[in-house]
Amino acid sequence: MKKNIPTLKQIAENLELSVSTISRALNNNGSISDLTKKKVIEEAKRLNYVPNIIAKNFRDKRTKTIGVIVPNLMHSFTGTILKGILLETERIKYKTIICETNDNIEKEKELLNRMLEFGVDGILMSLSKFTTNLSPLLKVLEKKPIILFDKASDKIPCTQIVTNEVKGAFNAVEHLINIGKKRIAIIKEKQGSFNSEKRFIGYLKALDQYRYPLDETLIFDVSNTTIEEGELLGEYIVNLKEKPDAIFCITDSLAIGIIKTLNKYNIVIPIEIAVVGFSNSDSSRVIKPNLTTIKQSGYKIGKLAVKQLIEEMRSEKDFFSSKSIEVNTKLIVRESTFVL
Amino acid sequence: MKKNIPTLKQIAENLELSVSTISRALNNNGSISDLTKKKVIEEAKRLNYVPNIIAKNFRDKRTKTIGVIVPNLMHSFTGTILKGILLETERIKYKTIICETNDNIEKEKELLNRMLEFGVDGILMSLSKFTTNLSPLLKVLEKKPIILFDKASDKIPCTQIVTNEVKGAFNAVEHLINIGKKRIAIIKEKQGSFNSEKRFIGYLKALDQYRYPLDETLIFDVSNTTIEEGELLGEYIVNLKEKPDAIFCITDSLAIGIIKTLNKYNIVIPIEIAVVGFSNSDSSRVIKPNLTTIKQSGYKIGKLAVKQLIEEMRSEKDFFSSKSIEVNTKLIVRESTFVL
DNA sequence: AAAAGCTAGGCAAACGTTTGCCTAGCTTTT
DNA sequence: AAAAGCTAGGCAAACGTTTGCCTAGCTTTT
Repeated sequence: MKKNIPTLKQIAENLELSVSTISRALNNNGSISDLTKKKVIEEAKRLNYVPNIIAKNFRDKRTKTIGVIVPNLMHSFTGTILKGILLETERIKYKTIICETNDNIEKEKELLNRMLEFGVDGILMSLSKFTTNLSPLLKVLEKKPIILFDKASDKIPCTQIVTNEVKGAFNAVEHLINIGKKRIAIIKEKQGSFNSEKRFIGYLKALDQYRYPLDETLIFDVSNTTIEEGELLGEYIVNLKEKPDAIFCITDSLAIGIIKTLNKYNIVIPIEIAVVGFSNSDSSRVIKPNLTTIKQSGYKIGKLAVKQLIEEMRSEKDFFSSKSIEVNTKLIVRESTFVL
Repeated sequence: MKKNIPTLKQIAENLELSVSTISRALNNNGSISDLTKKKVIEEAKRLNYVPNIIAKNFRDKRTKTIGVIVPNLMHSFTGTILKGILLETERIKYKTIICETNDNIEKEKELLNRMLEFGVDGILMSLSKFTTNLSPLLKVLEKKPIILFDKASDKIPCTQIVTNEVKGAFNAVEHLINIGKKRIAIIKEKQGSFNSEKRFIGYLKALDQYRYPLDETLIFDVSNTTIEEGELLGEYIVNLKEKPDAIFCITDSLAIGIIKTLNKYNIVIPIEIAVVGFSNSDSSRVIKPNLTTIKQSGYKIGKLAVKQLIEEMRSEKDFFSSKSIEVNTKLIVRESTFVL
């Protein structure tokens, strides 16, 4: 379908004025008489004129677009962050291009370059599970600002907006200590991701601070933080002679899997074994007993990430930075640890 | 930070060739000798040249961008559709701008116009709950193609890609009939949304086909399809003298709420009351008993929507259409209806 | 009344790319 | 040997917008 899309030129011709006058009238800059302004605005409306954003971008040498790269859009915490990002970018009239890596490192690298080609002004990014090769990131960082959020890395010299993982995990374990638990286990990732490692540190810190001895047999590793892996590991745990009396799972999914198995073997939660998760997912209120968990403010992280990015885009400095903003968490106590 | 971003002109000067030759060499069109091509490519690599996508867009008068408008990014079915959309757009090297309306009609209207300003080539859209004023949509449709998905409307003259809601609901109810249930209730939305209405039709159709009498007292309305509303309505239902022996809920959330309340009153599912949901959400496998539900292929819908949009963008015709593509569902039988 | 200042709007260039048309100087055909 | 064809690359325009600089023709100041 061929459309005759109205341009400034068209309006100018209809009104027998110059293109620059039209531009100035519509953008309200330069000295244009009120009468002319009025006529221009009317004619623009009559023609259904919409400024050609592509031309404007071209002239301004920027797209007012930011790129967002996440491993998995459907991960519930990521979803909350995206909501924060969208709300904030929309407020400042920026566009947001979202991509998924599915934790595929090759794809991550490709998307990073694709973002440059797409002409984004900056990038918000949550790293794939095991991003090891940092050079693609560093290369992009020479041209455009990048802010890492949630799944970050201490090794990349750019601003990071993350949950205070250590403190969150600390609070979770402290809570288990407070309700009188003695043998507190942790389930973490085998190949420590950023989040897993930090949460593990929080676990260790809490034990240390409360003079709990570190018991290696209470540290469990899984390769995937899914419900199924939780269930499977649960089978192993219920068969131990010396069971833990509390389990801190680094994700809600793992915790749900564990609870499912404990339920199956009629182990009473939280009396026999208490369970804590991390994330406050939707399902944490569906599982029976309801799951005690750590609530992270994804919304806040998203919003901060955008603000920070805009700031760096406007700055005249280069984009290397070691700034790290940590957002606090909140312990949500539910049935899985609630004892009178 | 001021950057000296390399352009075709720069390469041309360094190599003492014309800009057009550089363009042709890099894009491999026009007749350029292999030697020249090689030199150009080398120099481009040396300068770290990235084509200026903004200029390219400007010249081509298109952005290779599609806009996606959804009510809520975090709704799990929407998430699956978005994944389908992202995978497909990425494959064809298109960008995707995603926005959320939060079921706010004003915002929906604004975003629609924002999309035009953003210069998208086409729009994929899932309607807000109660979009009544169709004129903003029609206005956009005069300029750019729109494809509606999931939350569609029979009243809008554009292509729609939706779940076969009627058939899905029909299968759900048919399944309840097959397991011997006699008093089959439905929980739907008070102010019928597109999906709610269609699912209700499926319910009616199944009753009709199996000669079940229509019992108005078995039709329940809620104003929100949340877990909480399900729980609340559950309280009402368990107190009825004449209870249903099966409940078809038009969403998984409602079904989960119902199950929670039934569990609370120790009503045995599915013997006393069977429950079916719609969507196959994550939580449907977390609730105990696991929920029987209707699986929709969001991935397929997303992919189809993109394909259809691209087709319409390329077409020379106008963008009005009454095409409707329905994607089939699958009944997933779990504990909440499973009887031997 | 001459000079200075102001108001309203025009001219033209620039952003980086692609492409239709052109042509010099070969090579091949008759 | 003249004509035709081909190869490799150049010229210049175009996309729509914004903006620095300019100026005609007023009005105000001295």
